Amino acid sequence: MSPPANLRADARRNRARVLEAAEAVFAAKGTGASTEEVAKAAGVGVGTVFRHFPTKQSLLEAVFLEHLRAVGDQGRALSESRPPGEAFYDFFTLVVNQASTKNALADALESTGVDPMATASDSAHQLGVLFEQMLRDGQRAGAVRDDIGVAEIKTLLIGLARAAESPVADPEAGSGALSVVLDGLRPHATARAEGERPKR
Amino acid sequence: MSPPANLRADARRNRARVLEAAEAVFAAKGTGASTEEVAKAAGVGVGTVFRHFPTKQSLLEAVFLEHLRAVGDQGRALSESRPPGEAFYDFFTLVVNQASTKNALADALESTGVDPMATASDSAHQLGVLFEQMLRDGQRAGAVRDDIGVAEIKTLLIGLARAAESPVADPEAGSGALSVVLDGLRPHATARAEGERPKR
DNA sequence: AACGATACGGACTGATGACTCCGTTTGTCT
DNA sequence: AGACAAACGGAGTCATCAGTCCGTATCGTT
Repeated sequence: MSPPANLRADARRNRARVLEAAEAVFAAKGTGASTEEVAKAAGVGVGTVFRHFPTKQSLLEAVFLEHLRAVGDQGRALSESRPPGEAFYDFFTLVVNQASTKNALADALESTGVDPMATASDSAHQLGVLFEQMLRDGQRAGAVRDDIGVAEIKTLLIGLARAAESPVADPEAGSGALSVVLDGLRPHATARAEGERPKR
Repeated sequence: MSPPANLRADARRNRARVLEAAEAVFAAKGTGASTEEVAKAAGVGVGTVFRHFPTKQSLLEAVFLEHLRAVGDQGRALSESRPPGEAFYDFFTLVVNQASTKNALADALESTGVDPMATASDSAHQLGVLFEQMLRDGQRAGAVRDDIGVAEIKTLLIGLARAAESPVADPEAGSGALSVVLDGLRPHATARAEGERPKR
């Protein structure tokens, strides 16, 4: 999408370098890292970075999209190679384990007043659809409880991903937390049926 | 702790105002909000803000501590007034619903290279202890599964809180996600017992 | 090889925001 | 009331960072 065609060889090379460097730098130092740092890491001048991504925001977006695309690919692969229940749970796990960076990016975008999901509509939407499908399949196969939808799944994913990236949380606890959630997603855990559900 | 005694009346008043304003402003506009905005909201000059909190960081810390204190108080109240299981689940719910701001603060602190929990050691530790106690009581009462500890609880809390604050997540989905987690915490959900636990 | 077009680097600009400084005000004590 | 210390306000300083500009280097084409 963004990568405009007909670029000169060096331009294309530099664009790729910048993207890669940006991903690394943002992952390491947070999205607050300066454009100059990215430029240095990519071995180019700031001018070049801004030519390819006229705004810091657009750079963040590009990195974000890249992530979404990669995650989507992995999901599709999973759903083709495994039975529905497993595919769903594995994908869920995988997304959690990878998503920390993505969340930071989404935050950064959002704080500049852009809706990251709107910006990323194509990939994000595709990802949503993919999730919906895997969820439905999992539910039809009786591996996932029926009373939840994609929205809840997304919320849980975001939450776990954020928790994982949080310096406050014990990294050891991540897998325990994940398994609590996975258990909560299984159908027989319908304990919450009658009235005693916490008020909220 | 921070509030040094022997302050002149106006000083004490202003300090309180600033703290209150800071809480509001940071909650509304994020921790990136400028000190000047806080000052304006408090109806004082920047100088005053900086006199009381010599650093933006220290202001963030103060607000953070305030939150921890408040949450702790509520938890203690709950654990005195209700049976262990309910107290635990209600406290959990309550913390999730309140914690969004706190997480943003923790992030902000952490990004300036401070360990928020170390900074807040006293209150944070107390809160940890409180949680541990409520969890143990809940487990002893058979209301919470045995194979998890405070670390996992904390991780889940952070996650849900962050998910709640995320603009990407559907706000409607928050309670659904919460109930998934609560179900996952209940003892009979021990489906994960044998080998099939997701690889991590 | 030589020439136009495309892309590059990085000094420069403008804006923003944390923090300082000091002349003025306000509280407190006698 | 008078006087002194304790606070106050907010203009000013300094650093940082996004984004521009243009002389220079590189690409691709004939």
